[in-house]
Amino acid sequence: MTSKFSTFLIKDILTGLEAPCGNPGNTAAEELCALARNLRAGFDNAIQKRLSPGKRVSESHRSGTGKKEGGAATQFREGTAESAGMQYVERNKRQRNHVEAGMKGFLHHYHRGGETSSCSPEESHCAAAKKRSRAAFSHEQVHELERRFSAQRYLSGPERADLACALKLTETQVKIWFQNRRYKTKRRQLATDLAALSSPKTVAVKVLVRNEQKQWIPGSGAHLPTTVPLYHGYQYQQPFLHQCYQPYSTDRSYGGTF
DNA sequence: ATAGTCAAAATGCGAT
DNA sequence: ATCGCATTTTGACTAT
Repeated sequence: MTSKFSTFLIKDILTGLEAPCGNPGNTAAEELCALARNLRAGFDNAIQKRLSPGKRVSESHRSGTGKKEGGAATQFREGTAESAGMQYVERNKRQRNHVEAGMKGFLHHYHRGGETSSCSPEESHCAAAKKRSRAAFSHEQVHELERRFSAQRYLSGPERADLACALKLTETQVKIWFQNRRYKTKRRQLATDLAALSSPKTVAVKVLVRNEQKQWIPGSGAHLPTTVPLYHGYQYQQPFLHQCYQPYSTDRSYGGTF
């Protein structure tokens, strides 16, 4: 097996994976390519910053002020392999050292839905605070959310309400956190699978024999499904992937007219 | 002091 | 109403 990737940079790997996208009719491949493109877009931001500092794919507007005014807010950061940022893990660990256990309540400056508000309507500064604010959940809050997520990826309405109450968060915040967390898990799983898929491997190929005849001959151009099991982590979300990337079986007879 | 960087909270949108 | 997904925006932090 020869690799079509010029380097082992994730950027190159993802670029290479776009190559077979022009294969109409193969919906699974198209889906995979679309996912890869999306993932690559995310990678680009992270990677380009390393390759050519100061040049970003999509630079969002930044206020440039108001830093560190958040006080004791905590950000519980996880390992970030998904963004080619393993080198940042150590730094993130250092950042976590800033955790203040008894933080004076999480920051919740405003919430569009008005479920909760940290200030009364008569406070004039709230009216001026059109700018959206982002709460930084405490270590304890995130830890409990993570613990709950590891147990169940979806919450019912009452479960969400209970958890929100226990964590002193709004139901919307809990809901959004779970949504973001599921998406994050999916992206991470995709990155892992893509890395596995792109790594050169020696694969033992069984020759399929039926009625004393080979059903697949190397070099014949016949399609040989990949032996790499993709998306096992969230097959329930993408059933088509489960079908299309099921490990090839050679130890049983075929049901169709092969 | 501030520009750069990152993860993640929040938002928008289409689908169910 | 809630979901997945993509994107935007922000707070926290580092580097210069």
